[in-house]
Amino acid sequence: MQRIGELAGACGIKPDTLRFYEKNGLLNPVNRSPKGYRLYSEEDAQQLRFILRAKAMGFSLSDIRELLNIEASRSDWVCADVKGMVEAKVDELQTKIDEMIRLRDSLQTLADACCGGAESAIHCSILDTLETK
Amino acid sequence: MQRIGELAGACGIKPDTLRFYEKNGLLNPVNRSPKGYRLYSEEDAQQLRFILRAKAMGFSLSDIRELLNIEASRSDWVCADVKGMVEAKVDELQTKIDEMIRLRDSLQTLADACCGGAESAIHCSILDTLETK
DNA sequence: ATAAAGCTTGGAGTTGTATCCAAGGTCAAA
DNA sequence: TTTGACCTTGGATACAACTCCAAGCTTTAT
Repeated sequence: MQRIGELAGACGIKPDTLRFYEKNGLLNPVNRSPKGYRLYSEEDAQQLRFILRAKAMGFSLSDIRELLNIEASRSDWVCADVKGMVEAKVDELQTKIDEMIRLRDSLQTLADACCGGAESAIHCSILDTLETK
Repeated sequence: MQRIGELAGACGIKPDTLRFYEKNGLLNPVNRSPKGYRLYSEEDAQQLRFILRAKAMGFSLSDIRELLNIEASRSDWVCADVKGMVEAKVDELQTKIDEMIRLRDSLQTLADACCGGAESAIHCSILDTLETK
């Protein structure tokens, strides 16, 4: 059993974050010491690592809550459920990526058209473009 | 001179947004009617369009404040200043894009490894991966 | 003349993901 | 034994960019 600071330190997060996850139903440490200190079991630590891995993959905390639900009773679900979630997230990411590429390209075009020199910005093509498209 | 609702409507935003921009120093309508209604001149409308265009290009409101400062006294700046801002934003976007592509690819790999069928998720490779990497 | 639509202000609420703070209890080391 | 590190709780704060609300005034349409 580890105390909150130990587990947090071991996982590179802060105790506050762990309490935050608890408040939001992501990770409920099973035990408390006689004086009320949270005590995390190896299973709790395992679950935290699950959360952090999912987060690193781009899942939101509410996605993760859902994944944990599935994980908690795998037999109630089928592979298609899980794969569906992952693919939905891929699509979501793809949409954002496309949008950001669009923005990046617009900006790059803008930058390319600008001399970028020490000339006064009075005739700056970037500002002109923003002013009147 | 247009009233707030007219200008907002014409630009596809809400009056509240215009007041928000004003409170945040992005757009101060020059005039008020005798009864205190905001009145926007064509220049104000022009500036709003500048703001909205910059926003559509991915600039944050604080970026836009900076661009407006430059725009307001172009002669105090050189092209390099402006181009620098745009290129910094391109880099910022690129960093985010790279990160999101990394996430997308990880998730795609995860999805590809899953049968995605009607089988119980008991042996789901996605959950297994998140559980123990 | 009256009702609906529009305007004003100050301030609160939203979303997501934490992070920080204060007041107080506990524990280990020097 | 005292100091300092750690723990508890509830609640405040942060960020971005709005969005909404209430109470009250003005303008417009019928």
